[in-house]
Amino acid sequence: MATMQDVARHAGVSLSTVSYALSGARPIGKETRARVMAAIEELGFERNAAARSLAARRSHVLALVLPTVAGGLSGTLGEFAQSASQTARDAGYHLVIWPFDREEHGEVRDLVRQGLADGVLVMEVSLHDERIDALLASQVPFTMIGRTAELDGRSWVDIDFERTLTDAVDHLADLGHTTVAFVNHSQHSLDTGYGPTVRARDAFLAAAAARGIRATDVTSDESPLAGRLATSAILDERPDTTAFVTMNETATFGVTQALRDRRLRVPDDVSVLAVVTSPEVGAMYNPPLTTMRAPGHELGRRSVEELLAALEGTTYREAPRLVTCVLSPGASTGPAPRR
Amino acid sequence: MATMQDVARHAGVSLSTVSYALSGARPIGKETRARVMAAIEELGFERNAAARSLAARRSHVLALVLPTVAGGLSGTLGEFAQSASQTARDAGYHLVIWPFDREEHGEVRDLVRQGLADGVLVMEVSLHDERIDALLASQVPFTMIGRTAELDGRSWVDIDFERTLTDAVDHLADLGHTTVAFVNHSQHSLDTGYGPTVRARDAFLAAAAARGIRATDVTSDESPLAGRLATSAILDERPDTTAFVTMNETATFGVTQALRDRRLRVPDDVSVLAVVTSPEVGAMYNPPLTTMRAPGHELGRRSVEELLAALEGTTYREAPRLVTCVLSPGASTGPAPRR
DNA sequence: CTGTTAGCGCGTTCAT
DNA sequence: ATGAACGCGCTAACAG
Repeated sequence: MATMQDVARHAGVSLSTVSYALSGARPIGKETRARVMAAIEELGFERNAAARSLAARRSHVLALVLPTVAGGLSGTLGEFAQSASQTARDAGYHLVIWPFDREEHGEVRDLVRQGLADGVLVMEVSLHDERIDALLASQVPFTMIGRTAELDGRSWVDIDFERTLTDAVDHLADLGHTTVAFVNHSQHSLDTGYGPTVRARDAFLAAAAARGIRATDVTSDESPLAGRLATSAILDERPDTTAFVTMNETATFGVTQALRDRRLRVPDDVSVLAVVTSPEVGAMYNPPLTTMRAPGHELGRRSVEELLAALEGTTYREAPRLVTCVLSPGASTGPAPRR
Repeated sequence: MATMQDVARHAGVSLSTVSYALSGARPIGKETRARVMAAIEELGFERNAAARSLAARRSHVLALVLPTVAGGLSGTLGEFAQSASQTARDAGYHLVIWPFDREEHGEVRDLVRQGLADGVLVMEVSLHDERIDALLASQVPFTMIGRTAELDGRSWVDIDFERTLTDAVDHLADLGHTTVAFVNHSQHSLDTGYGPTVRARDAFLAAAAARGIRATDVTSDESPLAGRLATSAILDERPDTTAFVTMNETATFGVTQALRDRRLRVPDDVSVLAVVTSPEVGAMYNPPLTTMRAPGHELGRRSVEELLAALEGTTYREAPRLVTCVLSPGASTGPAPRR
């Protein structure tokens, strides 16, 4: 591979001129710049990333870390990654996805301490997250997708669960439903203080109270079977339930199975509204689910903006940290049945 | 951050001793090594990745590139990534996922030319893949997950579609089915020569012929609606069809919908066997699908082994490049119905 | 077994 | 507007 020195010789200029022509950090004559660019083209020159990082003390890499890509990527991760990647690129950075188990706090922190990345985007943040503690202790720049309980001095963006669940309840209340159930993430996630689980439950209950609706909330493991059992239990206890809000992509498959088991038609007998998911996932059902779409793109863009602001100290344009899920009409919600 | 020079001073040894103690590239006295390690611990030293890459001319990074993480839900990617990541780590490398659109051939190649990565794992390879051409032209080390038509001098691992589809057909034939349909990936993927689509179709038809089975094969876009229409068309044309093999995770949701529309019970009236997917996805159906599990873990491990062999020139232990999907019993296949 | 030293390729400060 | 030169922190070749 050609080096910058090669380019300089080839163009008949000094090494630093090439460097400046590339970075734009100081003005270069039109004529000179053209010669430099021609030489670069001709030699197929590419700046060496290691040398760049070493001299500039920054890697221009942003690491998106998330616990085992396995679980549910659901397409939302894809949207997020694409948008984050694009935003990073526009700013001269690379966005890479770095698989880590939740326990590997040290490794995540060391990514930056070793100079492999300049900053970290952390997904699946819980209210008390050891990874965040490790990052803070080492003064590693980061942005959370989600929120710890403590927010002071921390950069974050998140889904507006309060607003989303309120909108969900309103949607159903407006359709005349008066007894509504909520199928949430797992009990474990609630116990360990996973933000979305906690916030969504609280918001659901508050919104139901505000609209004078009878509310049941249950947790469910991330499996169709668990969702089915949970739904069955709800129907046993509250046979007058006419609508379900679900925030558990995998369990929702079990919810509709349970309804079908009982010969309950969707949406004639029971409405189903799946929140924090996507219409694409909703389309896997028959009838297609009405959903409230997770704002993957928006979160991707905003989180990178936040991180870059922290990194470059500057260029900070105030923007909302909370992003709402919007209703995407399907065919699984309808008026409450006459009783 | 402390540098290696700091560590050396602190331990009262030379810089190179620290370097060698860390790399193990030459023997170090037990006593000396202990002092070095203590100093490292004490100073919280971490080797600077950029300096390491620059001096050693290798980044110790392997890039897994795949077109927009969006597409597949499957969890197979997750399994793959986890296994690949672990294998890489054991060899002193980092495995990172680098999102790229399929059109960005140059960018993928430049990853290595800029020294951001030492080699590339390419997913979703088609029979004639421009990304591979670009990598070859620049002599960038790579391993394909999947196969181009031409294989000479290329490193690859892949699912054994021939074997998988043969096993699928045998499973159904053994259950007495004599008219079987195959729901494949999209027509577009077939037209553009996507390996899995082409190989699976050919293998399905060959296996059916071998067992004297009437076979129908159709393509379907990756959506439940498309799967539903495709299934409906098959049933119109071949009402005697008693079993479906599907290799299209999203469309399979539509397949079962179409069967339900026609009051066909699974597996009593019609069997469904979903191949190259996972039991977890199969569990989203009622009854749970019998599947042939995509060997994500195995592919992840093997692909990194292949790439490392190419990279380090040595340590090559011969191992199979083709990995088979194994049957995971569910409740969606059963004996062919009496007619 | 340990020490000394020459780069790796580029960003950046200082001159001019 | 351009050039010269120093150093980022480390690996590896050479010397002992």
